[in-house]
Amino acid sequence: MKGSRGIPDATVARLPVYLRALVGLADGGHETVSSDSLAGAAGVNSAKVRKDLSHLGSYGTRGVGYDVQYLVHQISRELGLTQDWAVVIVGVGNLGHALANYGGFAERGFRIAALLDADKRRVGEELAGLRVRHIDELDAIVRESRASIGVIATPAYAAQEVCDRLVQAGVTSILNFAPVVLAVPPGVDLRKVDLSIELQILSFHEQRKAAMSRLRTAAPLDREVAEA
Amino acid sequence: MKGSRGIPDATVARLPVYLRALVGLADGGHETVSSDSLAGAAGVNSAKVRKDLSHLGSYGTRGVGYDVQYLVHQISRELGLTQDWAVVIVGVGNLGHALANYGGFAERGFRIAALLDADKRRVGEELAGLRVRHIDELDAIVRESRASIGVIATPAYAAQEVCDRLVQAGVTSILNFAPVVLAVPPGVDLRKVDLSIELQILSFHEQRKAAMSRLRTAAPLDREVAEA
DNA sequence: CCGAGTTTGTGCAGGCGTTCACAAGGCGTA
DNA sequence: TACGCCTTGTGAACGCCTGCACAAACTCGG
Repeated sequence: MKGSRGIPDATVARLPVYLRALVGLADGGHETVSSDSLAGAAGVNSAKVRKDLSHLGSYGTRGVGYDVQYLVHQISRELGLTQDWAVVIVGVGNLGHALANYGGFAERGFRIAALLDADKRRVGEELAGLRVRHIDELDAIVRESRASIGVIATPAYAAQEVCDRLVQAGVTSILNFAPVVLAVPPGVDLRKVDLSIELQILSFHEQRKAAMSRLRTAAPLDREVAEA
Repeated sequence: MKGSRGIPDATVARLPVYLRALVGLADGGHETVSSDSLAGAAGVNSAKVRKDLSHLGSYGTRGVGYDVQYLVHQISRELGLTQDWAVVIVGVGNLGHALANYGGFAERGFRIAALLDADKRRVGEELAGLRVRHIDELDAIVRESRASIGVIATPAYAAQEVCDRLVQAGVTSILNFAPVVLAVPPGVDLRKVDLSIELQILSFHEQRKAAMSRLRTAAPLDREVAEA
């Protein structure tokens, strides 16, 4: 589960957040940044920032802080953002449209190689400067574009088959938006984004808060009854 | 960080996955399910399932398994899905459209109370059976609908202000899709979904795999050179 | 050059989560 | 009732992550 030089997963997950904050600082003309202020911008504490960055090597200067530009470079390199990644998006429904038009892709070296759909009525549609192609062209597209990342934005029932075909075509990293648990062979990385699950987690905490405030308002009432 | 009866966060995050699997099993006519087969459907191991479910109480029967219907009921209750939650969605761009049309919302008791946008050209637009309203109506809408969950689907630059206004209006749980770190006061739950971060994490692992396969193909070459 | 102030890098302890392994308990059959 | 089989529930060990606290190291002003 560890990275190439043993970078913990938890750190890898935070590096993009630091990177975004650092790019903002660089645009703002900052030359250096302390772990404390970077922590503020990233919403974590400074000890975590220092420990995370220490995994990349010792790029800071005691008494001064970190060189913003240099840190941007190092984190980008570590995350593999200095090279372009070709991404294929399968499923051009509402979510597929949103993803295709999302500017954050190209911004960090992710190039959309193709938009695919199984519905022939959608094939040929123009979207984000690309023509939607049929899922049967997947093999050829992945081979030509050397795409190694696939995004699944299909309905749940189609996701596992699409996943299998992506793997078959040679994709080794998959980002799944469909609300199903997918199975992939060893060596293929799979991450999922599930709106429904996020809402249910919020619901849990919301209920907990509601129960607590009910307790707080009910408790004095109980006491009054007890005193009566 | 613990739940009402001390349910660990990691368990809460898995309960929706179990729930989805259980609903599928119930539809398939299964009366009971073992921790092992539920684990298979949820993509985890059986020890985790048993420990997670044990936090809800002892609803299983040794030698038999868990009653599917009963477990669905208990998990739903624990997650607060037995009541309706009103949700306001701010930002009706590409992502807002996708969210508004996403069926997974209503499916689990999440009712979209309103769609809001700051752009007056978008106000009045009909979307998923709702009329888009202006962000200035937020206070009134939250008060009327008793919405406690807000979804931010705006551009990054607008997200913090929208967040503040949501909190001000009385929303206590926020799901953020904008690629920024938001600050919320204590007592407000905040979760984020960030496509760009997910891709960068995949990129990291992809690079690691690429580096390893380069090593494997390069190593014999080095040996040849060394032997020459 | 020296001392005060600042900030990094890290050893260490504590907490949370995962997994193993097995005792406890329930069911079916004879 | 007794026995064998199956599955849950959980104690305990391990590992990862977090956060504290402080020594090390650098800058700046005099």
